[in-house]
Amino acid sequence: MTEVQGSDAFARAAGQPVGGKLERLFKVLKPDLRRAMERIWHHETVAEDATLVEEGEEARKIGYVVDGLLAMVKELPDGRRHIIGLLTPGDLFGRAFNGPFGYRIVALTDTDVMTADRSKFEEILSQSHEAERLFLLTVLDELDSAREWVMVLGGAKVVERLASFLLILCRHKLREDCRMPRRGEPPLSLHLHLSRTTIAQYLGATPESLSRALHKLARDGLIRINTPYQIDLLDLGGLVETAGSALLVRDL
Amino acid sequence: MTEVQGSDAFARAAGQPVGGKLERLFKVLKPDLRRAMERIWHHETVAEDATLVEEGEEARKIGYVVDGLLAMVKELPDGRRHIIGLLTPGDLFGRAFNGPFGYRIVALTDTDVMTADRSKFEEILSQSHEAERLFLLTVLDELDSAREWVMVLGGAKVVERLASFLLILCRHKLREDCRMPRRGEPPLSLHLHLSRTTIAQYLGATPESLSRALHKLARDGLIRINTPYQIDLLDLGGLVETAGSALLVRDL
DNA sequence: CGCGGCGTTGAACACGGTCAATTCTTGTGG
DNA sequence: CCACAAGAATTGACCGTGTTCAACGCCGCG
Repeated sequence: MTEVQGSDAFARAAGQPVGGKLERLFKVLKPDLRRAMERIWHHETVAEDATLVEEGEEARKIGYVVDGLLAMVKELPDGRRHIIGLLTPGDLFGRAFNGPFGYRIVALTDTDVMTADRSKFEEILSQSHEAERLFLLTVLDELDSAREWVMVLGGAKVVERLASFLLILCRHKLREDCRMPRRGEPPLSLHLHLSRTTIAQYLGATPESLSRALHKLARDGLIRINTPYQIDLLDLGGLVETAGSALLVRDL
Repeated sequence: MTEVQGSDAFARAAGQPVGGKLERLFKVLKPDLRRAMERIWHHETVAEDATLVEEGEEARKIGYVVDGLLAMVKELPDGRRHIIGLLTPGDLFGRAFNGPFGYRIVALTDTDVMTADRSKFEEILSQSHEAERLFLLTVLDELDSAREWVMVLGGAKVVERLASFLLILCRHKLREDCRMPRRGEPPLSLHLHLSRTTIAQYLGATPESLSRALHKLARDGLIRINTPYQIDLLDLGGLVETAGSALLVRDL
């Protein structure tokens, strides 16, 4: 992991459109605490496939995803691999106030993260009720996402899971773009940064069945597969329908 | 819902071995806040199958399960039903600081709950950083459970899910009993309060395959089915093995 | 005593997993 | 820029697991 220290590194990274949770966390801090908070964050670059945290490890750092994609991974004794959650730009991780990791964290792509010493981070939150409240809210969101995913995985059929997955990605994308897709516009296009195998591990399926599901959606005209990593969503309504509303409604 | 007001009702219910999260929450409050907190809790009795909260509803109350069992349920448009989580004695629910419910909450058995006005509850936590910290910790636990369940559901095979489910129940029971099973003792015996159909909905399977899985475990000598609701766990090691370590370790 | 739920069991079939072969993509070196 | 090799994705055949639909047994209740 390449490491860059200092608050200017932070300023650079935080200047991203990401901003999100971390920046909001800063904003509610009183000036002196805020300075302390800014000082503890370091910028790091993580190469694809690197492991950030090992399973069972006691958390020493808090992390914030600036750009890229991380996964919480659990290895099964029989060698299978399971992705129990994704960490996308704007997400915090690191089990603040909590016990050791029950899973490994690996980088699915080259990733920029900000990290901070965990105990210092906790220390600061302990001095600002308001900041800790904000942190609590992020945990509540994570909880909702996890429950949503329980929903999706419980639902069975791979095509359904896949449809849900695509819609969730789409939801992220829409949120980034800060606008609805204009109609008539070249249909909503997704760029997957993940291999089929990885997606399959996330969906609790094999690459083969994932591929079949993907091409089934294509046959049915719901999506178009331009390249394995470039997919157009042609019919959101249809996707929602095949997802079987496994999604806990919330935003579009 | 039968309702009983007043702090003596609470005292009665809180006298239970449950105590747990709520009592701890009380303990960290300064006397005046603590009195305020005690005053807002009411005892209620909920009949089996009753709905406590409708999906999409804005939360008005915070709840605490004293005795019985609740489930977070999501109905699919095609009529299927999905249980995304259970609430057991000692659990808090009610989306404090959060948006509307994305699921329904129903009573799987007759249940005793304590409830409090949500805004008052939040108000009090807002005045006690320490109490809110405690609340944060409960949310973090919930998050771990949800992730654990993602793990289990992603893992496929119904027998595996079932084994995991039994072990989780067993974990609860051991925690209540506050002791390890003495060896030689009549093997660890579980009383299920749930119908096969309900369990199946939780495991993301049908009653039929659940039944088959159950009897397969029995054939293999891992459990004994005394009555449909009374099951002995004969071989914990074997169960752990067939669960395939889908469980994020933590305690036994 | 008969009805109605629920759990269990059986048979047929669909879906997803496995193994193996084939085609695409992509990155590298000529 | 093209050829080639390695790794991915896809496709096909086959099989195990789970679902579906239907029937049966058990039990509690009217």
